[in-house]
Amino acid sequence: MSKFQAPKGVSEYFPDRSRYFEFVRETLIDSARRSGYQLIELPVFEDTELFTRGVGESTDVVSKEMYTFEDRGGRSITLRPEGTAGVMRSVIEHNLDRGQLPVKVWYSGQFFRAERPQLGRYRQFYQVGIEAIGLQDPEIDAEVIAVADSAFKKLGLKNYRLEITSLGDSQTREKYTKDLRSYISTLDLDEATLARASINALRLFDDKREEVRALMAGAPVLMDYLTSESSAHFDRVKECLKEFEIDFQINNRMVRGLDYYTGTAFEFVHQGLGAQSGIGGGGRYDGLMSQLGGADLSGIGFGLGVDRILLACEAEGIQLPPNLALQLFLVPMGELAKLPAVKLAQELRVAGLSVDVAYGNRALKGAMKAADKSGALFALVLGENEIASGLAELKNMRTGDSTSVTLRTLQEDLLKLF
RNA sequence: GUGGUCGUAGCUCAGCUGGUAGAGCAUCCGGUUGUGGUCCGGAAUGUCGCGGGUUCGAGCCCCGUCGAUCACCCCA
Repeated sequence: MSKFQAPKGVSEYFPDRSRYFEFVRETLIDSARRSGYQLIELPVFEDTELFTRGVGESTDVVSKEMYTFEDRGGRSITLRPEGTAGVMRSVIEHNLDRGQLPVKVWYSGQFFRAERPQLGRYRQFYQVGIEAIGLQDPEIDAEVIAVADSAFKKLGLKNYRLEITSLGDSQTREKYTKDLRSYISTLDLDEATLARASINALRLFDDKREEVRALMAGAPVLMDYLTSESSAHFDRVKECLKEFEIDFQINNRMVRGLDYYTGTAFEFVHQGLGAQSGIGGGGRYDGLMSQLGGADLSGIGFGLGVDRILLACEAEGIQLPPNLALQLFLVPMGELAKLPAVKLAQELRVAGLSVDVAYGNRALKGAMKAADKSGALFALVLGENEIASGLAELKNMRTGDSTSVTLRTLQEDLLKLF
């Protein structure tokens, strides 16, 4: 065993599981592309203040989970704990919002939070996210939710549910929070719980203890405080989701970890992931952009946890589509065939085919086994006989049939097949 | 960050009240002068996470440490 180990709490993906990871990530991204979102590629570290101002000082993410360090120029730098603040920064910095609205972008990559690791909760985790900026229409809220939902359906996930709510505008929230706090102050709660409530009163709704849940049953409900505009917006979102045939559940006690959410908020929860059940979440943010020094534009987006979605797929026993990456596996027989084989492989690759070669001096049986393992669709043995005659057997690895081909026309023949 | 459980071959795990390691799968070779997936035979593989302690003797007991995992917390 090596003396080096991966740092605590990171997930790594290597063959063969990396193929599964890739499949999940690409499916998510594909769904975003299909709805007109374009890639925005951003740094994994930012000025610390971007997160303290954007995400909110009172959140756990900012107050105790950030990887913050000083760079050589004495700047305070933080590894991104979430994606939206960075996107806003870039949009403002490069005036992307000066053109046609909305700005629709997707991103993917690693995020960092210094938490105690658990299955599905990592210090470095992978997210795919989208943001649609500069549009108030409730239809775009539904679109964002639908991008995530259709990706999950494409993956074949079944045991998940979508929860939605509306958090209202900032004034509504203020008034509601005040009432909620005064309600909580009438309850008989221990000190730790009260401390939790003082940071974010909504969190008590999430408490795992039955007693606390029972006490909170009588608490005021945010939904009752919504202005008529907020209600109408939310109704329209729900209407759209129904039209899209996306099932959802209203959760008027949803707790979001980031301060900037207003209006529509949603969460995808998977059954069977233990305590870390959230596979994605997002919502609308009205004040974020102006707070970061940009125009007063609203936006909506989500972040999906690729690590957790992968776990969810595995939990549901979802099979990976067969590996179609390799089209041909070449098996040279004997020393004399080696150079012609690698030359042929290289020519075919340049022509656009995907080809691997059985290297090493393995017995034919071993080489064929390697061909099988590679997942290649075809195998071709190239020995002295083939080189002399210019004829070879092209074996279909799926069916086991082989057809006679001339080496001279192999390239065309293969290109015709794919 | 707090508490519990766990850490043995590449993987999944067995290993009795302490007597110096085993299975299945995977790998490699062969049964079939040059054709994989099944079957059969054979081979190779371990600082028993790491460091210390107790003991004649530690995979097993004790302490520390690293990691995973579960719950809390939090969330993707």
